[in-house]
Amino acid sequence: MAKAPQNAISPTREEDYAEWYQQVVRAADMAETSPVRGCMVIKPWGYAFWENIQKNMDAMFKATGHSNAYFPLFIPKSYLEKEAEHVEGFAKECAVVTHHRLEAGPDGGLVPAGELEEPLIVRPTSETIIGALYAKWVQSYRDLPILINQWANVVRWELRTRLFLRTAEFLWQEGHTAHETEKEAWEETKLMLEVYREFVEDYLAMPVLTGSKTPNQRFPGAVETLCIEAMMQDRKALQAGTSHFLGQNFAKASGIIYQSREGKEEHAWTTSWGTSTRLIGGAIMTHGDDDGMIMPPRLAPNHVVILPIYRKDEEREASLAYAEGIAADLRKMDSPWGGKVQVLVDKRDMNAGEKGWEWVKKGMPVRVEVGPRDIEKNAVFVARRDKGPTETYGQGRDEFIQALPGVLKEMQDGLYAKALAFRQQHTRDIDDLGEFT
RNA sequence: CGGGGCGUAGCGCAGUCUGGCAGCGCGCCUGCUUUGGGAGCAGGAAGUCGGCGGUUCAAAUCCGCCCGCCCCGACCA
Repeated sequence: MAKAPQNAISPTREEDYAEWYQQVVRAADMAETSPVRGCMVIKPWGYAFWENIQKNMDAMFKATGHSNAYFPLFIPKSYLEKEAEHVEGFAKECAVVTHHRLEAGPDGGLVPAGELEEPLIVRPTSETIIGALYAKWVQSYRDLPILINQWANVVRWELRTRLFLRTAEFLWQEGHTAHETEKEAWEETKLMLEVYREFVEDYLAMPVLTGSKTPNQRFPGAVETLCIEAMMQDRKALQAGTSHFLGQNFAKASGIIYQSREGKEEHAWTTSWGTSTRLIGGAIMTHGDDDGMIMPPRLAPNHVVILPIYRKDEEREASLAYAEGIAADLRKMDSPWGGKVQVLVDKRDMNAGEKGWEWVKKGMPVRVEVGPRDIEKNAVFVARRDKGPTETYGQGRDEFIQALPGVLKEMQDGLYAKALAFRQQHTRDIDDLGEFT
């Protein structure tokens, strides 16, 4: 039997944090770089995680009165020019479309042709185009508020990219609301920050600090930017979500004007708020260890993987049947957060040790091995991803099934508590900026 | 965009200084044996050595230009 290395991931967090991060993304098979510079390919395991983020966050948006819509990928250049600070903030990182077809060139290649009268910008964010539409939609105070979110991709031509944390194209949601009064818009800004805080803490198990950005770090064009910040294991902060109070800046730039109850023309008050696939990077850097990813159970693509163990063909059938039986019973169990327990039976015919490590690296919350010895005892062999690799234990089959929802809950809470303890350990108060180093 | 590093098989690399048959490990394919902590044996496939040009009998190796990637910094969801 070959000797196993100490950790699945090399280097360790201690040795080289940036490289560790890249290795985890790769070992967990969540994403990889693409032929297009700065853009990533999100692979099924990473995308399934994102889908769960979307599904659950979207439910919170709906619960707070928002609806989804979709606006165009392209923004006319002139729209971006309407808000001075906004232009300055984004102009340097925009992809620009100047032509609308390709023609055969002299040396066999294709050359752009059909120059556009007005260049189109690939949206870096959608305030300006959505503002233009809201201007049409809003006539009266009765048309307000507008509470819309969109799930989309945006492009910011970043000079230095890292998978999930900062890519040239990324997936996100952007909420855009318009209100009758300043007070309402402010309440919306704070409400959505609270939604983000709740989601990131309760679902992703990442403790965050809320606050407002300095004028320098404020969203270009915003009056105020609120944010949630989480501490990563390199003790650096990661901005995990922002909620902007835009005042009347964009309403003025886009002409979002309504007739008030008093019959006067007024500019609307707007907000925007966003979170992105960066949340995935944050979860990796918050929970991951030197064996790879640790998925927060509440958003994990699956809660449990069952690995049938066998030597001979007869054993194979028995193990598979036993595994499927457990899976069927597990799927009847309620997950602690609504819905049922999500179970995967990994039937692939490969070395059991290697198969097990694959799931360790992917961060599957619970791993269960079932083989002839377990069948005999009507038992299972359990490994929790939040425990050390040797802290595995045997358990009666039915006992395991009944206990599982509680175990998932315990893991979720444990991940949060651990991250919070880490943050507290590495936090100290300072009284003036001079102490900040 | 500033500083540093690197481009050789899918991945990780040696070979470059000192020019002379394209190599190693992992992975992949086939077969058998295996499978409860990362498999073993045997056989096999796979490379315009980042690109273009130059020097030379001969270039992965020397020279010039270009392209790309990674890390640190600044900037950002």
